[in-house]
Amino acid sequence: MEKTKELLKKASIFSSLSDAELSEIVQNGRLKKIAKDSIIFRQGEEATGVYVVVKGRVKVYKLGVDGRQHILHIFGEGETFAEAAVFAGKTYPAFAEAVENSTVFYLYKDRFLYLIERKPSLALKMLGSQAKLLREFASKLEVISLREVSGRLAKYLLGQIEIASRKTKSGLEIRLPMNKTQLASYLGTVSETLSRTLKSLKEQGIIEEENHKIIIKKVEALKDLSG
Amino acid sequence: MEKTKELLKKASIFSSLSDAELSEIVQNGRLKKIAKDSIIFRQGEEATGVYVVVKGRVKVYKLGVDGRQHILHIFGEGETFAEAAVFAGKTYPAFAEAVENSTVFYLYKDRFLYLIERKPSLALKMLGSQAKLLREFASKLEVISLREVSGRLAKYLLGQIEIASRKTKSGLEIRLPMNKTQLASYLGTVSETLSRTLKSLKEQGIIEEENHKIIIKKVEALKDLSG
DNA sequence: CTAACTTTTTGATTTAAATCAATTTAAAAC
DNA sequence: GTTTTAAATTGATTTAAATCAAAAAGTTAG
Repeated sequence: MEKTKELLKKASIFSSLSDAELSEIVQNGRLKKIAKDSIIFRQGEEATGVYVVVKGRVKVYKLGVDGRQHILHIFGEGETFAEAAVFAGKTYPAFAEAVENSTVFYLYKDRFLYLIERKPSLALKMLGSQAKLLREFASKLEVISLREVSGRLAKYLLGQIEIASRKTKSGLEIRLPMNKTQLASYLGTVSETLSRTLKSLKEQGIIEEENHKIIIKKVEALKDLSG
Repeated sequence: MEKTKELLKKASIFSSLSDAELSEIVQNGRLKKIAKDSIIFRQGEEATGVYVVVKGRVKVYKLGVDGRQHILHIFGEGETFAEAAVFAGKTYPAFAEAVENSTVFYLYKDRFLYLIERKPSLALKMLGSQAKLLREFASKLEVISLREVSGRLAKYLLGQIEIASRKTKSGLEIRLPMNKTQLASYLGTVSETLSRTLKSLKEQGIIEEENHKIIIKKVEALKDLSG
């Protein structure tokens, strides 16, 4: 219980809650450990509650008829997911799967709605995080509507620079949050094409690759490609 | 004043408000008439408030470097837009432009936030509408990540059947909410290709076209195309 | 350490769609 | 009703990327 509270307090959505309120939340949901690659919920299942990522990362995706995954978003620690399902629909509109061994907190729908009604700051936080997600979707739409894969990749990398890059002496370093097959799918292409596109960028000296990191050498060149 | 209140009451987000609350809102914003094709705000401008469409339709889009528009959404009467900007950022992340002669209600940011904090039902309504938008974005992502234009078009039409179709003796009738150049852009293609794709569907007897309406003759065939 | 499996890369070919160019049709302005 | 402007269609060509096939590199398991 106390441990759970500690974990939840780290989640941005709950950060403004008092100790008593946190206790209330803990009592109305439960912690679930999810093994890597396990499915948390399936598209079409009844949406019975919302989730908060306490540890690890969770991938939310839709499944195409050909079996391909369209990754909508990868949620990290402290982020909430599936609220939209609880508000807008009766069923989850996508799949959720743990990318790595993860822990999530599951909060029952009714209880969640009740809390939001009573705690305006929670609602505001939530509106803020949904707005953020909306922006990300919009930016992903932008990425994907570029016709050339090199442009999409460039735009993606530029986006990653904002979110998660490290400056080193050799350049801006990005650790890809997914493997290349997944990234290809995210960019609306296939792994073969992504592989060739990366190769071409490397040959032009725009990027370098090392371990699972990409080092940006020429940010300007990426900007040119992305527009 | 009274007239404005009448108009606002129709907007789903305000429908649960009392007369006094509506008055408060009316006092804290103002009605703006927007001529067709006029720009309401520009990408990068400071986000000073939210908008509610009272009459007409408003297109929200991003501008590519090549001048092409990526339409994110077209908002109709009663819908709110730009809340995300107010929550998540300092500036509007896109352009807003009236598709037809429209009237919008503009609500100042601070006032809007204050109202939400005080009125939980407003927050819930808003969360619901954001969730809906999120779903639409997700579905648009699905549409656009199909590789073939025929598939994207099919998926789009199937989606429109859900939202806005009329059954007639000749089939399911859809009135396109935008012109074909815009639709092409929405589907991530160009007007020439859309034109050819529509022609091909017509030749296969899957759809017919009349005025600005599309009549679906074979729903099953569309489903095949979309997956 | 070797085997089995998965992911990534490279090559050759095919294909859908973008582009370029021009015409037809429709809508708006005069 | 005629002119002007914009939208939609059609044709010919080019191009980027998907597909098919196989090898190489990297991971995991026994």
